[in-house]
Amino acid sequence: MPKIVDRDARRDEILDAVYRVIGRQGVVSATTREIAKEAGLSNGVLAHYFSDKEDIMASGLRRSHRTVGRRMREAAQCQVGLVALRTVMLEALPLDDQRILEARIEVNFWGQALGSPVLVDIQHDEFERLWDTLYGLIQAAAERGELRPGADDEELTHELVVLIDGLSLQAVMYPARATPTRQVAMLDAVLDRWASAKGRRALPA
Amino acid sequence: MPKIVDRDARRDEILDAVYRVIGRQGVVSATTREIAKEAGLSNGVLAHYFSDKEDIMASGLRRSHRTVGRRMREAAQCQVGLVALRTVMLEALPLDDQRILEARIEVNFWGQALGSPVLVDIQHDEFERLWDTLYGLIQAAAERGELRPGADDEELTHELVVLIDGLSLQAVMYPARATPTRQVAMLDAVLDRWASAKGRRALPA
Amino acid sequence: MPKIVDRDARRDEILDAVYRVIGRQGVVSATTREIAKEAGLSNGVLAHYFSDKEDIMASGLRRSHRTVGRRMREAAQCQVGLVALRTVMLEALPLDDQRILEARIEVNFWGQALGSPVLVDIQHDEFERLWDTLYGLIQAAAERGELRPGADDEELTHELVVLIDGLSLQAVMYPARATPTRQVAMLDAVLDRWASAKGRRALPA
Amino acid sequence: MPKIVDRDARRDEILDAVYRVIGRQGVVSATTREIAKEAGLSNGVLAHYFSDKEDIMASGLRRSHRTVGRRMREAAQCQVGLVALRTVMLEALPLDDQRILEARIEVNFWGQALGSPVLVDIQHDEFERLWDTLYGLIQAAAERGELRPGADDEELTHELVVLIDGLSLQAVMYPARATPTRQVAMLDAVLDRWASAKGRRALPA
DNA sequence: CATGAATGAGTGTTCATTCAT
DNA sequence: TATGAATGAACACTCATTCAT
Repeated sequence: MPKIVDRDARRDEILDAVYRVIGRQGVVSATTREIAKEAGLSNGVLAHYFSDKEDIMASGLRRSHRTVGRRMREAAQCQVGLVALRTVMLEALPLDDQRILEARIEVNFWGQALGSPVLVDIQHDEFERLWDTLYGLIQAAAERGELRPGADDEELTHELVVLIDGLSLQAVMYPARATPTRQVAMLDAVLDRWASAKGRRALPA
Repeated sequence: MPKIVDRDARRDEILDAVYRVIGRQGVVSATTREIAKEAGLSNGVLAHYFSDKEDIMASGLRRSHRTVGRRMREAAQCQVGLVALRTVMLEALPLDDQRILEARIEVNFWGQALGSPVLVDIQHDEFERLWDTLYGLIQAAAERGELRPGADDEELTHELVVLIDGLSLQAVMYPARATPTRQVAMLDAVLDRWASAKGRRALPA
Repeated sequence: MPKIVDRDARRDEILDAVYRVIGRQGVVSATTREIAKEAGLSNGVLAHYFSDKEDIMASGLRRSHRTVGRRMREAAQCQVGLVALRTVMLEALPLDDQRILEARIEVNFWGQALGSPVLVDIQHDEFERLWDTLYGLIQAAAERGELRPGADDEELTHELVVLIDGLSLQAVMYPARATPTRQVAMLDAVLDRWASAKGRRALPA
Repeated sequence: MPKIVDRDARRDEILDAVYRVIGRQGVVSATTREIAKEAGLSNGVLAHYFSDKEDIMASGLRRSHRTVGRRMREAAQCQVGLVALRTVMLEALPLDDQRILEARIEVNFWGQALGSPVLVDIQHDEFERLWDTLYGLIQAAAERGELRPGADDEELTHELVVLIDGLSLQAVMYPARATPTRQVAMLDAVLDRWASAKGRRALPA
């Protein structure tokens, strides 16, 4: 009579431990033993849920992306146009401790990805998804006439992506500088620059 | 008479090897053996020029910063105001292969720094220097009346810093997207937004 | 169910290997690899049972002391006075192969201790314990009137300690000279010199 | 025209450095680099004066023995009998800082010798010489009628040797316990036990 | 002779991984 | 499934030694 274990739940517990360790000590210190200890599990149990360490890391990165992606979608559910875009962006920026932790994870993975084809693929996939999400919202806003004529959807998308990455790093490395107020101001400056008169009226003052 | 060796030159050779290894395979693969092999030296030589690996890495990071800093200063030597600021920013952005490599180094170190007090200190120092450089140029531009009234020097500085970091990551991770054209366009958009009429006349169309 | 391993037993096995290696080749050759090989284990196992090499060495030294100390106490259990003291000393002297090996270990550690605060502390602790044991037995003998009047307990203790150390070295370095017969003769000479008439009657002819 | 260098003088300088390093930090820290640095010389010079490290150590040990031996012979030059023996012994015991340092060197070498046939041979040679010196003095004293009838020359010699080794270790490891007073008292106790009435009159009260 | 740069084997240690229980 | 003992390659680092200058 096999013990019933919810594999996905257990995997999530382990990935939670991965986040805690990385958030606290950095990827360099995220050894399998440290992860297992943090999860309150034995050494060997990781092998039951992940094929190897790269799998753990890749799963962690993927789940982190999924979490952020879901939150972004949920946040904008009942909103449209530039307002929806702004709401989504507010979810993507490191505005509170939880999201600063997520940004820490992300920054830690950047360096890892530069040495691992698997991780870089995941990063690319995620980037595509983020890009598509933002691009879709921008197109929708454009169709609603909230963007100024001649606005380049791709360029705006790229500006937002750069803003997320740049602010993520700043928030992680120099938390004192990247205050929420300043982050929102920067976001609004970008949006304002691209918005039509109608779009500006939709956005908060 | 002993064999004459220029210690600083040899240190630089080793650091060059560090850059090549990190640029090619990522920090994770930048072991002391790999670095020595890349430099065409034996294992033990590193000990003659660096106290330990942390010293190698810290020296590499510092030299990378120095290189970029020197290039920025030299580039803007005979220029003033917003034009000087723009020139400096063009040196800081990953617009060609050399600077994309530098950005790779930088991104690789970000993750390392999150687990190493020494590296994080170096990063902070460098950030201060970059900040001061940009801030000084912005103030100079403001005094020349090239910034629009009410411009917040600090906020502009921060926007530029975020732009550099965000574009560095993009250029490293998704080189196809962060084209030089687009990068320059984003820079000019930021400058344009803060420039006064006089400032706009000074900047290139 | 995990493989059941008696950690203390395994630690002891490893320390046995340490003794064999040191006894055969000296501390200098007692590398972690050599110890592991001698124990029939792989390189990495040592990390399961000891925090580092200093821990291995310190544990080895401590266990050696414990073994000798226990044997000394057990040997004198049903004896009193100078007879008990003599019995205890006979356990401390390198009179057979087992105890010559122990002396080898000890001599090897002397030099190590001169360069290691941890080991020197252990040596000091052990010395205190040995001193106290002997001193206690001497006082007891004195109370029984087995020491000649005016005997200095401290001085006698010191003489016995010096005898143990001096004979340990001799037995290790020049085994042919420090024969058991001669060792016992030297011990008895010391005891005889301090014994009262009553004490002499108690001691073996 | 080759530079004139007194090879022996230079060798002695290096060996002095060896003593200082060992005396200060123990054999374990006596690396060739450390020795060269201590001697104020460059790395490579050692190769001109010694064939390898074992040669350095062996030479150091030999010279240490020679020094002590010469001092012992000189001290007893105009003396005879038990008095001469006592004088010689006083030179062999660690009664002042200089000789405690020599004892440190000696103790450090003991452990090394247990792993090195070369060193152990040197130790044996030295032991023979010390033995012969003491044995000769004892025989001379016996011939002068200063030893009690039935005294065993060999046994007395051995007792003195054990005393030297035991006290050397004590003085090095627990300097507070092995005071000069106590050392001399122990020596005199041994001599007194073996002396005839005539011998006792010759010795100092 | 003297220098000190260079070598490379060897050290202690860490760690992802495997596997008997 | 779960355990944790065991493995062995890889790591950073040390050091006696060699050798061109």
